Amino acid sequence: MPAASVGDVRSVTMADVAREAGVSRQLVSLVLREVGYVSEEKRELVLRTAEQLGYRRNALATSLASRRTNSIGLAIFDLHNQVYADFADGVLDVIQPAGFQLLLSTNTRDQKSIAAAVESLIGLRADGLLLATHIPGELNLARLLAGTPTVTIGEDPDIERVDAVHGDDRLGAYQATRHLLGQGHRDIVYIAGPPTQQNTGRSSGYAEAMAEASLPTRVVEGDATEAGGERALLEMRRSEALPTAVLCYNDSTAFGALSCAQRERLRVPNDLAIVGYDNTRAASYPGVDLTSIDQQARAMGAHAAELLLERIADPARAAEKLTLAPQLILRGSSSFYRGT
Amino acid sequence: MPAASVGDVRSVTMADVAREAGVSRQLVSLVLREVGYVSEEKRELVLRTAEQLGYRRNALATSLASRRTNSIGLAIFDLHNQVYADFADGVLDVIQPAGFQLLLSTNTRDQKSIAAAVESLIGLRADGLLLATHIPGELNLARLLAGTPTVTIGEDPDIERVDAVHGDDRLGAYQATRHLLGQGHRDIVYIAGPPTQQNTGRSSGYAEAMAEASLPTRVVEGDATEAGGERALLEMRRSEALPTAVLCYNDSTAFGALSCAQRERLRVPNDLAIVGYDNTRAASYPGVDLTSIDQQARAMGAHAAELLLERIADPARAAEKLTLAPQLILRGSSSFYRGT
DNA sequence: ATGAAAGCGCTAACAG
DNA sequence: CTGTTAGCGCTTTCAT
Repeated sequence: MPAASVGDVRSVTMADVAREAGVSRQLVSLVLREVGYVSEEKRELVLRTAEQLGYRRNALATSLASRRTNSIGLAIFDLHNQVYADFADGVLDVIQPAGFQLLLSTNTRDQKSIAAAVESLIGLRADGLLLATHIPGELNLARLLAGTPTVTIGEDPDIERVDAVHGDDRLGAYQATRHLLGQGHRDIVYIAGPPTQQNTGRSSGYAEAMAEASLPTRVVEGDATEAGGERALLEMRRSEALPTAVLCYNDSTAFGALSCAQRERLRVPNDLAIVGYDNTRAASYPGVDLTSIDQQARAMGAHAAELLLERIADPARAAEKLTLAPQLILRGSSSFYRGT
Repeated sequence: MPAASVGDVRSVTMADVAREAGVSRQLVSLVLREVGYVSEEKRELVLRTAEQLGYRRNALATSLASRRTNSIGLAIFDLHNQVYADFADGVLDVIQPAGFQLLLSTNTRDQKSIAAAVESLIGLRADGLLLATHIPGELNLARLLAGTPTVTIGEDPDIERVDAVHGDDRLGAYQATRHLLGQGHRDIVYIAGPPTQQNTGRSSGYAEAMAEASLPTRVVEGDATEAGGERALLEMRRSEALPTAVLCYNDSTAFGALSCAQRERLRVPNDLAIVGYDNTRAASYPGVDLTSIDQQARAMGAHAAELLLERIADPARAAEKLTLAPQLILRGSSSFYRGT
């Protein structure tokens, strides 16, 4: 009778392969792990019968026994936000060649689910964590991590042994504001985002540039969404307090502002100049043509991944902080001299 | 001497908690799993000392022992594509309340990495798989899955016991083409995508509508990217073979076509009408204003997740196929009667 | 409620 | 190259 193939097909085990091939279980392990010397003959025999039996190595058991998962966990806030996808791309660029797998965990902005995401990633015993999400101060991240090698992206929680990679938000917003000032604007509003470090940085860069020009600042609330940008602009319009230019916390906010401007028949940039932040794909679409600040998200992801691999190798070393320079991308939404 | 807290902080185990709390290891397990009756007193004691010791349940060991991971794997093609993010959202809507965790795996379009993604998800022993990616015919998916409960999204590989959720691509493209015909267009080109089932469906819907109107079809190649859309349009322009309208495989392609049209000083929709597919966020941006077909990606993800949960519960049942109706969203890029 | 015993599928260390 | 002995951290079953 041939070996019956009924039942749970997934439970083919190393022992099964060994038995079928007539070799020791260890030999199978050696072959599959590609370590040590195994005669070509046996190698092929093992590989062939494994293939034949439909054997798949149980990563759970492997990791449990070897105490390493070769995976790194990435906590991301919102899959829809291009910036996070860019982070992820950069991370993959680095970790895949190094033989690590990515465990992606999405979480919403509230504190509980961030904690849940981290818990889950640690529960999976990821070798290291990448946090590309806002970290509320009340979270006690240090305690949550309990020593897991971690690198943050975009924010710096300033915890011992936690590296951080971020853009220079202050500088980015400063440059953008200077650009608007250079275009002759005096009345410039900053449509803020949620109270994150990034918002703080961008806000202060804006304030600094305005102060240098001896101009008063004006900040209105937003929430990093299109709806928020629309609402913010509409309110100013209603209260007849429209500025001549707005600097937005991010591109989404700017897209909302653009929508509102169009609906209100405001000409951009003539009646209102608009600048975003992130330089997402859509910023360059014809008809959108949004001036924005590129914070090199992909590079940030890659650098963060590199730092993490180093930290995994040497968990005790001092925390490293990396800041990437932002780049102002000029487009039609803020400039009277439109390029093609 | 207090228990030293040096060394690998993560290796607090159930046995440690039990010892510290002065109870049995099984009791700890019971409390943590929230099953059976445990006196409130002991419950709290266990929970407290676990918290104190910074204990985290090892998901690997748990899964290995219990033979279920409570996780479902989602293979996605491209994080940057909004449609996939929508799928993921829908999936999360369903599986999170059900107590399942999402394992996200990104892969590129080539056959090898799709196989790798599936292998990896199976290796992690995901309880079920969701495949939101093109499945090449040569892949022998059935063999690869080896019985793992699976639902595909967007394509139907037609494998026994594999459920599929997809949009009615033929109908979507048919409606879009009819719309263009209704606008008076006779010369309509379809800018195709890669050879996927979705492309086949959209292509035939287009052909059907054209045939009904006794008009010849014209299909040019694209690759589902902006660059592809740009290239396709530019080539027609160069060879003086511009149609009056183009139907694009997806929104990305359409955005590329829009860029090209603008650069070539073509007025949209007067000189050229453009229709996309997917109804992504950016389609509704002011200045883009792209007519597109909404395929209800989020709902597709949710339905797929529901089917998967059912299949996990009953792996033997017959495959179910679900088709969601597409919806044409009219915007300025295709219509002379522009709204708002 | 607890304890004992067995086992999930694998790696690791070492003697042969 | 093979076999043995351990053990990873947890669940499960059964008896107490």
